[in-house]
Amino acid sequence: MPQLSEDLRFRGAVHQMTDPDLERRLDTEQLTVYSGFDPTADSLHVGHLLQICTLRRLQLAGHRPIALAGGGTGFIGDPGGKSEERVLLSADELARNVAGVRVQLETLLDFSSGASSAILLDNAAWLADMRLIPFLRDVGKHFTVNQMVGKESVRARLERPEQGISFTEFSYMLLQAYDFLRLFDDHGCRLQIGGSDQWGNITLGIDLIRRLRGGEAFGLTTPLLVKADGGKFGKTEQGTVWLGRERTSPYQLYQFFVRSEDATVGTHLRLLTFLDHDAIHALDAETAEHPERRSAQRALARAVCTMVHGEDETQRAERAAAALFGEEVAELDEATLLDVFGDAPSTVMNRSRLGAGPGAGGLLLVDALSETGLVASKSRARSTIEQGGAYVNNRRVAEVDAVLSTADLIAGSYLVLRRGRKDHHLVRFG
RNA sequence: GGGUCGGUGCCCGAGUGGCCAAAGGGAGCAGACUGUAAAUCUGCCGGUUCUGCCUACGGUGGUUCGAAUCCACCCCGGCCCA
Repeated sequence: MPQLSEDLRFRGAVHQMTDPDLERRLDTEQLTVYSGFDPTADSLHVGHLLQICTLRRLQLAGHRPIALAGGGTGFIGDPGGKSEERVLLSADELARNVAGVRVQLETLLDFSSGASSAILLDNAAWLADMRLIPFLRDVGKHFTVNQMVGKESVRARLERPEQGISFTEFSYMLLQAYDFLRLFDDHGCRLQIGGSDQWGNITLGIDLIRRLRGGEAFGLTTPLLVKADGGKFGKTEQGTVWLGRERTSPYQLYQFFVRSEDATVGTHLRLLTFLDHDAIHALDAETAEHPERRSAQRALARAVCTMVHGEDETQRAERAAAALFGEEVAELDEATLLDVFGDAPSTVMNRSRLGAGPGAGGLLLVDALSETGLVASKSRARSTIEQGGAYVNNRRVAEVDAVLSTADLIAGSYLVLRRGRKDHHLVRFG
């Protein structure tokens, strides 16, 4: 096992560090390190994965991670990265979100590893009942608006006069700095990690600790995950890719990573998995020589899916993918279909809607496509068919007025609809 | 509170009485090419019972044969003044 600093370097996991000496400390001391997760939804998404993986990496090297749910800061909203003012969450929504995020963090970090066991906290514990006057006196006094205005997150909003920034969001960074102070006091936490956009907020906390306690604290930021074209990582046409299975099924999560671009699999493999250096080098080579095998993509998908949903779900996802992308869907047996049905996008429809055979009338393909949600509307369904993007059992159907009948069923009651290259939907007729 | 500028489709943004479901760009979708990749090219890109009808240009009313475009009031945001 290489030294932690060396491993982080190999993976390209560090964007910036507040102190060059931090590397040495990471290798020789035990630190308590925290990262915050604001509960903007009731589930984390793949964008949070890097922070979680980094915490875990530090944990595996003997450090103690603190995952901080932002039950308090979530009321405010981080202006960073946002081009416009946030809509505030209600207390109910926030409570639900915190609960959801907590559960996920609990499964992603190790809470039973002795001295390096993870700690899960919610900053609502100290922020919710914070009193304004003492806060302004004790914390606010240590910051100048001058430096706050200079922060990237704020400046972006200041430079867009039509958007502006409310005082509420402007205050966010002070609360985050205060969080760090509290964790320093209560848990001896001396390192905060975050995405590169968190740099300003992190250094503010470090300053506060130095001024108020004379203590030394550190910050480490990770690079931003992006697509090859610079676009946001973690968004697909269906929206955000979530870690919660109610929002994004294990199959969909798996698929998201299988479709990774060649140009980014390598870096993602390094940042989001715990594969050792040799394995990663081997996959790099494989991608270079046989990109069509997608070995690196599959390894990445397997690793992430296993971390988030476990080995069993990953195997299901793999089986489902193999079945749906296989050449002969029509040959599949019922057991396989049932298995796929549970994981891939699927719908149950009433059998009576099907015609008895070819030409006997029945369910219009257009309706089937739109009702399963494969396309947004009937108009879209029509244009998809006309453009040659509609498939029944992986066979292209280009007639707009195509009708589905019992003759199309696989194993007596299944139908695989597909739109375009990769979007499958399984329909069971019961 | 006063003045002023603005609020257009998923996003940015043009449009200032009919030719507007609304230029252009981005995103997205489909096809070709591939490898469940990227790039490129082509087509699509409000809904629908589709040569029509419905819904839509912050909201509500109004003027008009006809409004995203004009008027009134209201809501929201920027800037300036108090």
